[in-house]
Amino acid sequence: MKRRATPQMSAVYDVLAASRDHPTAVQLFQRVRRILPRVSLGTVYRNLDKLRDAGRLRVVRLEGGLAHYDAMIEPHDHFVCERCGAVIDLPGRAPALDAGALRAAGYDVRWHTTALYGACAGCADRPSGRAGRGAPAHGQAG
Amino acid sequence: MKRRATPQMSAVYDVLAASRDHPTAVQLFQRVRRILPRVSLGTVYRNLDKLRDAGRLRVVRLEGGLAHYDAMIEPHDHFVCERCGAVIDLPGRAPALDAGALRAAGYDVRWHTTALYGACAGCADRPSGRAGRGAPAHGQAG
DNA sequence: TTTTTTGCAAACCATTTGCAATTAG
DNA sequence: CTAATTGCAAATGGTTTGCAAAAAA
Repeated sequence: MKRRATPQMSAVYDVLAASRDHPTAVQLFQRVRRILPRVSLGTVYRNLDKLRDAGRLRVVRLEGGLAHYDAMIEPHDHFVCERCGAVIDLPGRAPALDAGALRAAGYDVRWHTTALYGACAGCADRPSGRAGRGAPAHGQAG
Repeated sequence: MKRRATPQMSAVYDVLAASRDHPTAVQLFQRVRRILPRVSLGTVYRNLDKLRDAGRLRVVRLEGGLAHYDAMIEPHDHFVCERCGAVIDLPGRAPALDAGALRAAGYDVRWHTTALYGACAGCADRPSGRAGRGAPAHGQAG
């Protein structure tokens, strides 16, 4: 099963790499269509899977359940604004404190994910009502 | 909109509270049916939503996208075994290191989630092949 | 009686998949 | 050529919702 380079795959990757907002598959599909008007959503999904398998992108699961895609593959955490829905890459990364204890207990810890939730700087400023376009938000004790 | 106590809601909560494995809604539905054979999946989902809104349970989103439910509401992290699919509550919790810097930058950080992935003690022992029943697993650079 | 909740079934929506037609190698 | 990939459409699978009947308050 040899892998082929196709314009669809390049477009999916290029569009994602140019995106700063961690788009969902459907959002990516809409953007890729501006370049390749005939791509199908299925092709976008298939290429996202291949790019993931090839380690060229990360799939990020956030509250809400939709898969978001991120071309930044170096380990890093995310901040999600519960008012405007923005997903922001954080520079550093939180170490998983329990990893040491778990390893001592025989666990094989391979990787971990951390996501912070709240209001981004722009939204935190504004009064309190709903901000611009974005995702709704249930609070939750993390 | 006053909230009513119903046997369905109690059953959903009791079954969840007695579960150590962070069941999905469908798994919970199957277990609740052993007590109330006529409950519907819709009722289970509606009661899970109400219990979440009432702060009596947490919804945990893990790789794979399914919603898992947890009656342990105190903040804590999770370990997910990529071989057998087990989801384990961790005693402590990793602090989100970036929270301080973000607050200084005007962000309002409300909560965060951390999940560790790898092989649990039981599975890490075994050779390498697939373990018991469980979820498959894509590796990913956290 | 009044209002919420249930059970059922249909609707939704993100994601996956089957297949014949294309296309890269 | 010929095997991988595409576009399209249909199928999945988890979750949500409309509605009339049932049941708390």
